[in-house]
Amino acid sequence: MTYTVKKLAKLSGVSVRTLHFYDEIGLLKPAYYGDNHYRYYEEEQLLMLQQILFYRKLGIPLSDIQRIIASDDFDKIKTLESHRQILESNLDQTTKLIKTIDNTIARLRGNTTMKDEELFYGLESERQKGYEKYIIEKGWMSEAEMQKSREQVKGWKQDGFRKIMKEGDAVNQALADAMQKKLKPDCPEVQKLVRMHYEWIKNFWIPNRESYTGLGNLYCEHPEFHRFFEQYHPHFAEFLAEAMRIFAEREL
Amino acid sequence: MTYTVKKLAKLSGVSVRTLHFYDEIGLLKPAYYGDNHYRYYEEEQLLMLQQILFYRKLGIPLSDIQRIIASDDFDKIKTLESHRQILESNLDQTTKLIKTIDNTIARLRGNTTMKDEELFYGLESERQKGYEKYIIEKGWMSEAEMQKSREQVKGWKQDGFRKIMKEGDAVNQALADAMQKKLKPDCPEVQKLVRMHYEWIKNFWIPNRESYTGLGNLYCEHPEFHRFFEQYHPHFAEFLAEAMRIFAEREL
DNA sequence: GTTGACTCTCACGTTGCGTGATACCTTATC
DNA sequence: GATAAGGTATCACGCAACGTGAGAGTCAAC
Repeated sequence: MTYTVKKLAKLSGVSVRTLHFYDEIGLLKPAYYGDNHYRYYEEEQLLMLQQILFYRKLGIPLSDIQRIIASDDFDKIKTLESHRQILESNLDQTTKLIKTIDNTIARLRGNTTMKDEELFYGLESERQKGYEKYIIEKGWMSEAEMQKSREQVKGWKQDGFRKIMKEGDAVNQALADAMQKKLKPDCPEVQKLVRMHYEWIKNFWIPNRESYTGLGNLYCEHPEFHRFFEQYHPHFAEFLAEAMRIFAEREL
Repeated sequence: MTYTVKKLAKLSGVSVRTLHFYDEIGLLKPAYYGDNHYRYYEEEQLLMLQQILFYRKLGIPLSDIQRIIASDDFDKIKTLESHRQILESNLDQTTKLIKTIDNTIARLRGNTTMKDEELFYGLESERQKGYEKYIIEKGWMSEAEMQKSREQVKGWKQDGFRKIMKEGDAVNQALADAMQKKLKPDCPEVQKLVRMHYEWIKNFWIPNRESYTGLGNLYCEHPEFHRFFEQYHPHFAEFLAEAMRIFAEREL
């Protein structure tokens, strides 16, 4: 059986243009060209095309597909395994992005509806709901059990590291608000917040006058700290550092 | 404060070309142009850029970002939620592709009996359910066995934080051993361990070349960190920092 | 006043095709 | 054998988000 472009296209579910393109880049040449310059394909090319489409579906670039098909099983396995790695890191990446989106949604909601509870406990609420639904659908847990589990998780979330981080976030958020209001680092409202920051730092270690000021400088000078604080405001680090310096001078 | 292209680029971690491009498509115009046709940016643009980069990180197309930033919180939430949907379906899609790859690899190997360890090694809890379903479908494990396995996994998860800390400790210990053996920071053995350190750090955040190098410096310069690392070796921090710098240069 | 670092504006390259534009060929019908 | 419908061919631009020079002007420092 001989196929023209359109026939082969229909048979394999690609466009005519795609066949033209694959010919152009030398990925899939027709069996022969007619006197009219038409492309004619045979069974062999159909089989080849199916292989190409298989690897394409996996997201492997065409240039790699060209290599892969010509190579032996051993090389194929190696390529597939390395591609698998890429896909796995994509999974991780995407999972993190979804978390970030959930955070942002929660925060935006907090701004619009002032739901403190949701901001505090339900940071991952979107994601959580999906899970719960899945688990209950599968019959792994009853609705009652789920309720109990929810309480537990809530209890756990209030403890330890998470809670502390959330406290820190709250202080920073308040400071960022103060920045928006154009308050100065030495004004009473800001200094009150810095006192909270100082109390929060004491969770980890007790700074003296010098080291507390130094910590502020650290926030400014080291990129990863600076970048972390940029989520609140591009110059949050500088603002906080100045406020900390003043606090240290007056109180420590 | 006024920024030229390069200054703003460095500050925000994008390329000069990107700023040119954003100007060209009208996403981010400079505050004004000089007589020399230079672009000059102010605080306002910096703030704007931070927002742009945040949404870009989520994989939202620039054209949508333009809309999103101008819109109110309600619309932002809607856009984020719909983008979340896309990311979730990407997750499903990718999960399926990985399964297909695994199948193909197995077939190429001509090996129908896969090893349990191979299947379980390095699995993230997020993907666990997908694999469980797969394993049970294939008849490699019974539902009861799976239940038992689930308990174990749950056990790991409960002291997940401690486990992560232990992993970090193990890496540091191995690096300290390498130091004792007088291995250089740039030798393959040490670099392999640094890769592990990098992977470990990714539990918390994903550093790029600059920030990973910066983290190494931080280890040296900040007393708290330095003291912490002295438990392994008096100059552990310096050794690690140098090894991290090399790793970042070569790999990031 | 001479570097060296920085800036500008083109303009092409990347990936995998989609979408015409324009012209030639084949097949069926009248 | 004319005509219309439908298939085929070769350009060639377009997209998304910039990277990467090329060539030329500008700024700050020694």
